[in-house]
Amino acid sequence: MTQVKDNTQVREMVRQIFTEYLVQKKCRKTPERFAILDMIYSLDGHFDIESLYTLMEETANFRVSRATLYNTLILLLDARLVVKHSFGNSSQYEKCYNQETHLHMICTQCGKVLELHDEKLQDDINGAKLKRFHQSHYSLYIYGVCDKCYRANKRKLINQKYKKKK
Amino acid sequence: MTQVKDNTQVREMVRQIFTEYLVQKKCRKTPERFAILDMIYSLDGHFDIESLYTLMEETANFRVSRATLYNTLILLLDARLVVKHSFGNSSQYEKCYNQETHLHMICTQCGKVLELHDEKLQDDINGAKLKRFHQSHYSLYIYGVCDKCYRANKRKLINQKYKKKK
DNA sequence: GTCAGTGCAAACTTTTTGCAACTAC
DNA sequence: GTAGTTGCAAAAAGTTTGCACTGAC
Repeated sequence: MTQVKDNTQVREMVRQIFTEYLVQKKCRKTPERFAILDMIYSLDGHFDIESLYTLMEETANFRVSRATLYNTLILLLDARLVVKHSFGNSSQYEKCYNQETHLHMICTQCGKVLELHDEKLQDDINGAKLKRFHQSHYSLYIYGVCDKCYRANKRKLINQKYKKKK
Repeated sequence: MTQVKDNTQVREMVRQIFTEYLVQKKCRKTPERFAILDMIYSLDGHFDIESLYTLMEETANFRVSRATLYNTLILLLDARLVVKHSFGNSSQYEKCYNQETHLHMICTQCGKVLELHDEKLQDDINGAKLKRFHQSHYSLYIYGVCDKCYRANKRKLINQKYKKKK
């Protein structure tokens, strides 16, 4: 069982990776960039620009413009510290250092995103033979209905029948 | 080897499915809806609203508004005749009746989407044990660099070295 | 005849861009 | 000091919505 590292350690680690990345790309190590990275790595699941914007201001007490968020995310994506998903309307992002959660279950009714942990499946995907392609990472989205909605649907159906009988 | 059915047959089939769907949902069977369905099923890969809009006008000679395209796609998604992806900026759609191509390779450099055919991998994903979730369909996106970009990068690197030497 | 569906344009949302001010180096 | 970054606001791109008109039933 792979135990998740202490979060402080992970944050320290990714800060270092990002620093190296910025040096290598000859970009400046601005406080904004590190504050954003830190915020992202203190979050647990997915987030979009808008919620990151609000969180930065309210939780981290660090005001950044949306433009800077977009700019920084481009760097973080390129540095492989964040992955981007595009489920609903707005793009969703997610930290990805030391994370193996690339398997998602998405409820088509309530939009909830659940994470799936399945080592075998991960190995199967990583082991796929790709022709003329140089794999870096992947995302699997399994669509369907979550248990909660499934049960709600059942109830609804029963109620409808009941109504008709009346 | 599963041979793809004659396209005319498939188009006939999906038209029928869509008709049944519309009847069941008490929606009208407008010419626009069927023209759009037909166009989509005569296409080969992915498409976005804008290219569908142009194609409808230029190829099918059938003028529809963007609003109708969006409306119809909502129905087609619900009828399970089309799936929606969200790679780049705009949403991409794809026919999905009788198709097993839910495995995509996306080049992070040129944005090209390649389809992957791997029956074993498909079985692995379909066979995944999901807790508290009722699977309907899935999409796998493998990110990386396509052969063309890979080779272009190599060339670029060599050229840079050459320049420095000068 | 009626009302769902359509086209159009305006509104809205998300993302990108241009530019002046700022600051990491 | 200077060039890369930032914030702001305007623009662009993609999608949704309101409304009058049309046509499927």
